[in-house]
Amino acid sequence: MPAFAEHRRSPPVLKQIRPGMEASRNAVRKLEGRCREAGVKMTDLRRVMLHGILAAGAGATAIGIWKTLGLMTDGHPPSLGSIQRNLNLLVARDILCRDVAPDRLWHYSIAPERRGRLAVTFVEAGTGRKIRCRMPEVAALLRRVAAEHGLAVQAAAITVTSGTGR
Amino acid sequence: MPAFAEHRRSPPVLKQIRPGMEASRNAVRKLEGRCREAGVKMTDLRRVMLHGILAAGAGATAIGIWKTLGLMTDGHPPSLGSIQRNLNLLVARDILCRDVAPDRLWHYSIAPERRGRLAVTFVEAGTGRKIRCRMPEVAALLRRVAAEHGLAVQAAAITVTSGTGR
DNA sequence: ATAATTGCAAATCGTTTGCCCGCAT
DNA sequence: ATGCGGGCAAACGATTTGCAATTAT
Repeated sequence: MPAFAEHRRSPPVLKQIRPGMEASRNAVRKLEGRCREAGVKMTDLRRVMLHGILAAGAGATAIGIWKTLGLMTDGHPPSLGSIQRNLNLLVARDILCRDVAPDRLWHYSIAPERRGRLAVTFVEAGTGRKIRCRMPEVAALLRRVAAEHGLAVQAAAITVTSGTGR
Repeated sequence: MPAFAEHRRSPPVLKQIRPGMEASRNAVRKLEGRCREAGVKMTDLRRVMLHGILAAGAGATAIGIWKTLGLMTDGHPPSLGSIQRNLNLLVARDILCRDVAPDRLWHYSIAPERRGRLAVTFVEAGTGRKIRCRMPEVAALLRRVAAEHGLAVQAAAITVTSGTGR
């Protein structure tokens, strides 16, 4: 048995981080929502990462976030590798954005929220009549599957026929 | 004796590179002048690097320049480490400029030439009378020593007294 | 049972640095 | 004799990736 047994996948400390947690609770909740919309399942690690990202501030580096989490978790931050992996995921899913500074490191920030609703339009086959609807569920799903292919939906036109479909 | 003896400091091949060398001869000459002005002694390696930098084109990476030199020297490019070192030198002396692209690599280009002559002004102590002169030698020296400290001279005012100085 | 997620450690890759040798001053 | 310039290889640091163990579905 190794000197430091007691290995768990997510040490309990990740479930309750202390300093300044209250301050960003709302922001984290909002980000959790965006994650869900983008098809990113929420896990203990990811939730704690969201806290760390907010606490570290806009433009923080991966290691900066990692160190911040080190403070917030009494010296038991998540693995740096896992952080990097999830940062990449969040960037791919448009939750975060990142760019290079003159120091040649990635700098992460919360991506500006997708502005404007997605216009989903029904186009009646034959007549060509257009029916625009507000369908947040459909929009979210389209965005998610598009994001999984690294794409961003701009608009959607669904061709339909009246009646029960043949 | 190692399998590949015949080591020299600068393989003779560096002294005569072939493809497209004519094209950039003038440009290289100009750059050599800027190097001299900046206090960068010209060496075989540096001269061949200037050819490579020009051949590789603006925005090339260090490794791109190195590979380009590999082609220009029949597979015997200068050491990559030396190239990096001299690129740093040329950047510090304002011959080259570099910035980071989204790929997080340095991209090198010829720095825009220092426009406008440096205004060196003599200010007569006591009277405050100003005498502006064109003194390219002084300007070059000032720029060089400033560059050695990572600075760029904008103007120079030399306080003087008339006569033989006391 | 199968797929997803994490920690850990090794691999990557451009860049930097230390050391030694050769040539010039 | 001194010192600068260059080759070479090791060091570095952020990021990526492979693997095995654990958890969720």
